[in-house]
Amino acid sequence: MYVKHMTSSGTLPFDDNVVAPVECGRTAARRAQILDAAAECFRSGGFHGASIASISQLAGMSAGHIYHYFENKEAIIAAIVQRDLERIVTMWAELRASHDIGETMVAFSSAGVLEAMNAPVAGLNIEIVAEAARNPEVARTVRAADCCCMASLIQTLRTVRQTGGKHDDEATLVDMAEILAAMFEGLMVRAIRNPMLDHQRMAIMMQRVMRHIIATPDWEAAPQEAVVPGTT
Amino acid sequence: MYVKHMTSSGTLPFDDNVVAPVECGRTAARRAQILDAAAECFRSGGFHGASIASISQLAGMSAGHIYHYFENKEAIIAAIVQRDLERIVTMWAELRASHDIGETMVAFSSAGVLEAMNAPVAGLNIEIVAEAARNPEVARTVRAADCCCMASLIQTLRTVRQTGGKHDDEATLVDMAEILAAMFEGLMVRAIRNPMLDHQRMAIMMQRVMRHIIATPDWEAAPQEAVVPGTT
DNA sequence: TAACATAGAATGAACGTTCGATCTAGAATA
DNA sequence: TATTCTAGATCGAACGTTCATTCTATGTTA
Repeated sequence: MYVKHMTSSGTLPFDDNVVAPVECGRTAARRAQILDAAAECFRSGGFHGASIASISQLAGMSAGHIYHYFENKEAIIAAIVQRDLERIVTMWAELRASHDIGETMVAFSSAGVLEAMNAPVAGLNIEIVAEAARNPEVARTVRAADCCCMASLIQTLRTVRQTGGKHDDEATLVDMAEILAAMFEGLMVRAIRNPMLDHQRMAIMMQRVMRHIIATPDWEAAPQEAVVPGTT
Repeated sequence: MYVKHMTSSGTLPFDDNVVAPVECGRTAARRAQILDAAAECFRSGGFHGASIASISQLAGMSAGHIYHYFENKEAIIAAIVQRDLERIVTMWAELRASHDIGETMVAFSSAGVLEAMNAPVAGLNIEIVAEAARNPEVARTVRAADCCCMASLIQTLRTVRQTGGKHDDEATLVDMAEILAAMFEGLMVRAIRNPMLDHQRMAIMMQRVMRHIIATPDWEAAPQEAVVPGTT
């Protein structure tokens, strides 16, 4: 018998047949223990390269016991993805709660870049994106989280720009957000492709781009007559 | 017996025990056939999710026969990576041979973005980066190619900037190149995370960023007093 | 005929998963 | 308090499957 998928809020919602609340805490801890081990294994071997045996070994329990907590390997992958994305969505919520959002965002972007360029973090994130490119269920989870984060970013940009007396239409704000997101996610890829890359310098670069986007008077005024080659 | 790793220039270099030149053509064609099938399988299942059986089926030959052309699965992965990266390096060489490098680069960037954001292309590229994050040999190949491309990009930027009468130190040129690379690679990730994203708009954005980098009078004059939070 | 191309069965290892047995700690009972 | 009961936690062996790889036999071509 396995534990049904539960909310990741940490504490289970009340249930009729709960016997001892302490059991819930233990179950959650065990699940977290498995997820920690799995994240490490996935990092070093990829989702399909990591075996249940290796995960169970790192988690300090038998292979069979894993199936008390997760239906199958797919469910572990899904849970890892979910947990990771929820962390980011939570961080966005915190950021939006701050006052002086503009400066907070600039400061956060630096810390975020340094965090994201850390090799293991970048590795797992890229692994998740790669899995999303082929696993529809993971894709759905990833896209839902992305939607959430991008909405936050767009809202933040709108606030900051309006505070600065600039007026942009919706599509422009989306463009700004996508550019920032691309730079941020691109830096993870760069960290893997070029390990010599100076992370601090890139963090400063990210801040500069962010300030530039916030400060540019009329974003759409830039040359529009770009050469777009036809697609085949 | 398997065919030793060979240069992917298409034609084999002369060798003492070459019997019939026509064999080389057939062998090369067979290898390409396997690589095409493998690329497709890797795209849909990942490097470790794709089986030799599925690759052989798509290539229209028996599983065992694959081992006439490749030592093992790892070698197929390596060859895929190599072929893909060589394509990019070749493209860079072509670009640098053009006159009016600046405008060519701006135009290329657009075409490049549209190509890179194409779902299967982005998927395979991300897969390669993910593999590089954990497979040291793939990492070496990826980094060598990256080095090559970045050197080209830096050289191109130097030429363009000097032509425009701007003078930058080496570190600044590296920064510019890394930002462009991050944006470019980030857009691949964005295409996966957000399939609703308008590729054409992003291509235009890419051009705008590129023009901005080319045209900015003094890149280092921008605010340097950025807030860099301490890392733990 | 000699050398190579190809298929397909065979092999052993590794995998995800299942399952019955054992352990443990707390509840119930005497 | 001492004993029994019980349900969940945990293990480790076993299963069937799939995998990468090897081997053998049979075409095919020059």
